[in-house]
Amino acid sequence: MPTTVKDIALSAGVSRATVSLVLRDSPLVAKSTRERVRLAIEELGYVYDRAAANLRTRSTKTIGLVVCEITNPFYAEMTAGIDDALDQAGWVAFLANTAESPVRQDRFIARMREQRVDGLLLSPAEGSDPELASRIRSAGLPVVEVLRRLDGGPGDYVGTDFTTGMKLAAEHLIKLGHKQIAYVGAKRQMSPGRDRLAGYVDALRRHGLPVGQIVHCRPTREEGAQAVDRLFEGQPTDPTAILCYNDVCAFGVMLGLADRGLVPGEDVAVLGFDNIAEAGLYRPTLSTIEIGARRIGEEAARLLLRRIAAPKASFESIVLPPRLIVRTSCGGQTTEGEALPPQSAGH
Amino acid sequence: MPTTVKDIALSAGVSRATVSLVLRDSPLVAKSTRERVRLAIEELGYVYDRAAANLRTRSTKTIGLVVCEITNPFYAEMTAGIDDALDQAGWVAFLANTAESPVRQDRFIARMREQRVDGLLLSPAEGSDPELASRIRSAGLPVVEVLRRLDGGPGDYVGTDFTTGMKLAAEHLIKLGHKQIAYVGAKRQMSPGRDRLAGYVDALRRHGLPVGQIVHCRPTREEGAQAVDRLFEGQPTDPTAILCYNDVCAFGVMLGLADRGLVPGEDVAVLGFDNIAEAGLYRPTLSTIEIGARRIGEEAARLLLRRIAAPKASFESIVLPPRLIVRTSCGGQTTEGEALPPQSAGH
DNA sequence: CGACGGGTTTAGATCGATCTAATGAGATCG
DNA sequence: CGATCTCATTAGATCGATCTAAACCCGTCG
Repeated sequence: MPTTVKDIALSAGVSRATVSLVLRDSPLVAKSTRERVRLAIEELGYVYDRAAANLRTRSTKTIGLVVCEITNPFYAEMTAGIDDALDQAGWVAFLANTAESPVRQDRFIARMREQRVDGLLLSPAEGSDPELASRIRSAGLPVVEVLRRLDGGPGDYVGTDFTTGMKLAAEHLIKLGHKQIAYVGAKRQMSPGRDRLAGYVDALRRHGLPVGQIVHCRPTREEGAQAVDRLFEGQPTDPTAILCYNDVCAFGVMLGLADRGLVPGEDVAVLGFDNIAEAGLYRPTLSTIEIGARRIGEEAARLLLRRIAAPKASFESIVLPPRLIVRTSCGGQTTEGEALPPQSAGH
Repeated sequence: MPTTVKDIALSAGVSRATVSLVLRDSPLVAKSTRERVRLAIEELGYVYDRAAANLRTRSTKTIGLVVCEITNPFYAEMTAGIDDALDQAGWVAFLANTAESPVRQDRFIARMREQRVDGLLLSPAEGSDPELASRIRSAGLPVVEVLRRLDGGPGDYVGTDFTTGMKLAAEHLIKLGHKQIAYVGAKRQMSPGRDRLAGYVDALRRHGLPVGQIVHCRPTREEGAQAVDRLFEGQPTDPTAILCYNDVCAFGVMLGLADRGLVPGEDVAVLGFDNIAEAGLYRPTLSTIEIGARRIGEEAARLLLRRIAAPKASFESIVLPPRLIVRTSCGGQTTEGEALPPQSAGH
């Protein structure tokens, strides 16, 4: 029923092969025939069948995007960056939202391999098999790990330097005179958690301060708020500043503080991580570490396309530098005349 | 290089046809051969090539998801719902983020047709050709419009009743005694804007109140804040309550009010729309209209799969009921002991 | 004993493109 | 004029699955 190269060939009075050459802008075709074929294509409303073509060429111009939580504004922004970069190159992505479930993740990856994606962008779910990425790679499918890095051997990676980011954060608080600095956030399970904790501990040590209380929680508002209770109950000294795993967590912490009658930015300093759009919106505005979600997404997509084009080139690790953004949640003066982000949100 | 049915057939000592039958769990195959084939599949690490199969069957088990702004938390949540429903059915989605650009949108849709998706979920970009959806449908590709409905003829649709939602909102304010109720938000360009405005106007009329000031702005924080200036400058009477197009817009309005020294929930009532996760987090907590983003996504995905299975069945319109959620941004008492949402946000 | 029948299996065509290797048509040249 | 060389075009095989229609096996029955 749908028109195919055969129909075009018939209508233009040429062979299928010639039509195929025209479709791919081959210089072999004479100008006059090219135009005749183009006309027929137009007239018959032909739609190129990439799936059929891929059967021969072994390339689908398609990648799989496996993300651990799309409803996290940080990952949504990253996804938009990926989508943008792929669009520019003429590629499309399958989306899979694992919601931190390794089982879902395995299922999704299997499905994408069936669809013969040319590569995978992977922000692995918590509890993923460390060998996951390298296993896929050795099966011949390029993988770029994004943000989270599995320790199952070398591979392409795009992310940020979480350790340095957290150091920047800690040092900002130290400069403001804080001596009791607590940490609230995820465990060492995934690489971003590990690296951040390392940065926190390292900065305190380096400045001769004792490592403060560390309260582990999943980075949600709810658990962030609960963490405050654990922080302020039955402890000899209360923290004067709280470093948070990410902004969402920091919002929870600020809520928890408010519920105890403590004013974030006055009674206790709070510092986030990620600089999601909401950070400048909340009151007090949240000081945080900017890591450039959109940019990370773009770089990751581009790296994957490079890897697909050159499968045997040596691995790349792109680590974008984090940046401290001072607002009002740590007291002191704001160093930045913060404009509201122009992010759209209509429907 | 990769193993195919041919290899399996060879290894199991049967024909390709038999292998194919086993792959599709056909009852025609004898138990003993089935097991022999399964074993060979396992041993050779075979990966089914859906693209090749689809060439014959004309079905890719793939849909296109065209969304107008993935970084809007509302759409991110909807996307998660879609992903979930598709996963349960064993389908995958291509993601396209149009960022409200009809040009990008056209490009994406063309690409998805090349990939031979079996259907399309479409939240059309602002400024889309009204005939877009019906044109795609008449080309034989099922489309379910989500949230936004183009007026280019009948078709499948999943969304909410924006008019009723906005009526609920207006009536809540009226019940609280407000007489000067302004409206801040998007124009009548897309159906959700049109319907909301209709609900607002209708509710006021019905209660014998004059229609208040209407300030149009794009639903961003920035423009929401600016709208407040237009609302309170050079007007004979100031509004005592503000109905907002959506929550993001309401956040902007509350910021704008704060900047004028007005306290939302005390001096001026503010009401949002969508009930995104941040609504319960902001202070004051935002009263709003819940429309169930995730649920809408799930229903839309399921409807599309039904439509693909039965292309000639008559169109369905699934309109989920909106629900008023009273928090503190309109003053008065909260009717709901609001727990923090358990949304995860780690990385 | 041959026809019949249900239960399995298979050869070969097919889907819509691409690729290879060969062919055809002119132009150029010794 | 025939050989050679471009430049343009094409027949037919091919990718990895499915589908059709036929064949096969084996027990049963008239």
